[in-house]
Amino acid sequence: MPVKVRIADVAAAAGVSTATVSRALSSPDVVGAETRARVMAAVQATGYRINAAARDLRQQRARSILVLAPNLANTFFSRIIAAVQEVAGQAGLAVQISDSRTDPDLLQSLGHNGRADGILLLDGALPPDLVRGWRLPVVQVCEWNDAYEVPSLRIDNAAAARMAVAHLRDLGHTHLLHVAGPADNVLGQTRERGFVDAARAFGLGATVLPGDFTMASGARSARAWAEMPDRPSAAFTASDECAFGFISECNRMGFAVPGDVSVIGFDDVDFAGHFIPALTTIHQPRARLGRQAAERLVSALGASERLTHEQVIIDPNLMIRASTAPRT
Amino acid sequence: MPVKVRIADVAAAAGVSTATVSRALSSPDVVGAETRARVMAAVQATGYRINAAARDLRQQRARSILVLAPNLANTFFSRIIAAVQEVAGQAGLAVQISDSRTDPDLLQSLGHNGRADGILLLDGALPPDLVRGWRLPVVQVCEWNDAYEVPSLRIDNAAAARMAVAHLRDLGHTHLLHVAGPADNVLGQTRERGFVDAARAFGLGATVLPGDFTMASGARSARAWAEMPDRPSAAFTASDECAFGFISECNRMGFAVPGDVSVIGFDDVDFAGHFIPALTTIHQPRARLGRQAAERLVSALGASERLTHEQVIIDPNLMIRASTAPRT
DNA sequence: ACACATGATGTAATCGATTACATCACCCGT
DNA sequence: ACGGGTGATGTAATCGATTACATCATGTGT
Repeated sequence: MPVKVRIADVAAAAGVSTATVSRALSSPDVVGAETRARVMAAVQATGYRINAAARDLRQQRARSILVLAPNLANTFFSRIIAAVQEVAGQAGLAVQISDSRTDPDLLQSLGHNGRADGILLLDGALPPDLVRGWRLPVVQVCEWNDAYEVPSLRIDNAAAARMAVAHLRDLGHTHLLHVAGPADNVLGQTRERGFVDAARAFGLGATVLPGDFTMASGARSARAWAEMPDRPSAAFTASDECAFGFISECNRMGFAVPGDVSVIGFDDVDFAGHFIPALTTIHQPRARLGRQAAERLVSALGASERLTHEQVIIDPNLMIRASTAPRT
Repeated sequence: MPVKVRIADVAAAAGVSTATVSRALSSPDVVGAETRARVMAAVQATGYRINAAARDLRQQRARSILVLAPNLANTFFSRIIAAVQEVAGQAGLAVQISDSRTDPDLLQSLGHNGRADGILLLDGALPPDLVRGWRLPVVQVCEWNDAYEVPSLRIDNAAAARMAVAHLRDLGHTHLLHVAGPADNVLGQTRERGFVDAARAFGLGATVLPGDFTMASGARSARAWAEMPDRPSAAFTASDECAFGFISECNRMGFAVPGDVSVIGFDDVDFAGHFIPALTTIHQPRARLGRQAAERLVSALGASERLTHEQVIIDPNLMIRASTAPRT
């Protein structure tokens, strides 16, 4: 078998033109059955594989999508990305990944260099002009930004915060703590506002400490909590990671969770149910989000169907486990 | 600004040929200074972006690498992949990801369809003929397979197991348990063998339970451990995930870690230090592994330097935390 | 003055697949 | 029998960038 087999080699082996080979592969119904059989036999015999660059150039399509996330090392993204790759792979699309914060030139080039046909955007903090300048289909997952005017999928973060607050109220807690996400992050802001509004609506005391989703900010907040003269008896953190840090630090300081303080996280990452105590948390259906987002993008790329700006808001789900208990 | 700017448009604006524009961009030293300035001004004025498919087709290069991992949802891979993307992105390479287990046709096409210039392989379980048939530079990370005859980077898994066993021996434990990884996985096999050999060398009792790296197999093993008439006082699991499952299940059954059983994991995933108890574990420098692997691949792609089959084996590092204690 | 080397630039072929348009064969309806 | 329609296939242009080879201008050495 030669190193590189071209469509012309297949055509020669089948005794037809290259156009017929191309058609036999892409539109088999317009090629006669006998001719088609000869072509397929030649493809097998030669081991032909299409040259992607040649096809992409001619068709003006990349057959590839790009996933842009702010910090690919964040384990939160794994399941989303895996689900995206599964759906896109099945649709014959290659999946590229890139950190959304580190290559301004790449971001500027998108839509102009033929590198990707569509974008799955996991970052709501990019400049709107930039995103709108892409002229590619864009679908957002989890984080969103209305200024982009693109569709997005997420859970109802405000309702989720309300659920957390309601759960703690039902357990008899009257003074609650919230460890916030980053102040400039739409998720952090929404979860905080949801918390504050619900606490007010339920007539509960509410204290907010700044945070940034990380374990370190969780640990820091636990130390601040321990110093409070009138400590809240329950905490709702803006992420599971933050909750792990909070709980771990309480443990180190000799406080018990949920005995001294109940804790609710946000995300339901893989380890949450196996943490000690098993973490009560807001479940984020990451695989489902990734799958649906990818399906939307694939659909837009495949059928020339225009993407609407529809915002899909999924009802939240509170996983009640062992990190929350009645107020003592 | 027109929707699509070609190199011919830049050439017209600069009053030179397309060849000169191409040269000004790729080999500026062979173009006169004045001409070069005119070209760069025209590039700026037109907003020109190179067409990737056209360039790739002409140059017979994809400017892209592919990361193949068995289960992209596994959080263990996040830091590796992020580091790979950082290095490759800086070298101007796009990074594609794909699950290594689900698309046989993709795997068969690699090296024949111009989709990627090189492969970072995180799976040692693919058929050797397949891998050797790619005719692309391949670098393995973590998992390896000597039959592929490609370079790899990993920590010394056998030495790591020995360190774990030595640590437990130093704490006075005389009967140890190992929860193994998958029986058909090179990592699982090597860690198990390292464990068994070290226990024998140190004259310690050694019990091995089958596992598969997962939290579920850890929990199952904890239940089996609890039923043992002569329970080992310490356990070494083939992954952190497995350790979390083991510890969590012990906790549920009312056993204390490390009071009733010391536990050592393998990986040092992000949450390990914040688990309760903070997990003693073998550290895997995932970002470093990903970075170095990517650098090797980038180097092979950039300078036409041939990849050697060198196996880089990194010394292991035991992170001693709170999940191990002297035998009581 | 002439020959040679070097730097700069242009022309046109090349990469490999797709597809617009033309051509042919065959069938059906009038 | 003739005309029109349809299915099948071929030719050659197209996609956009790169680069081999040719050409020209200039400088240096003999």
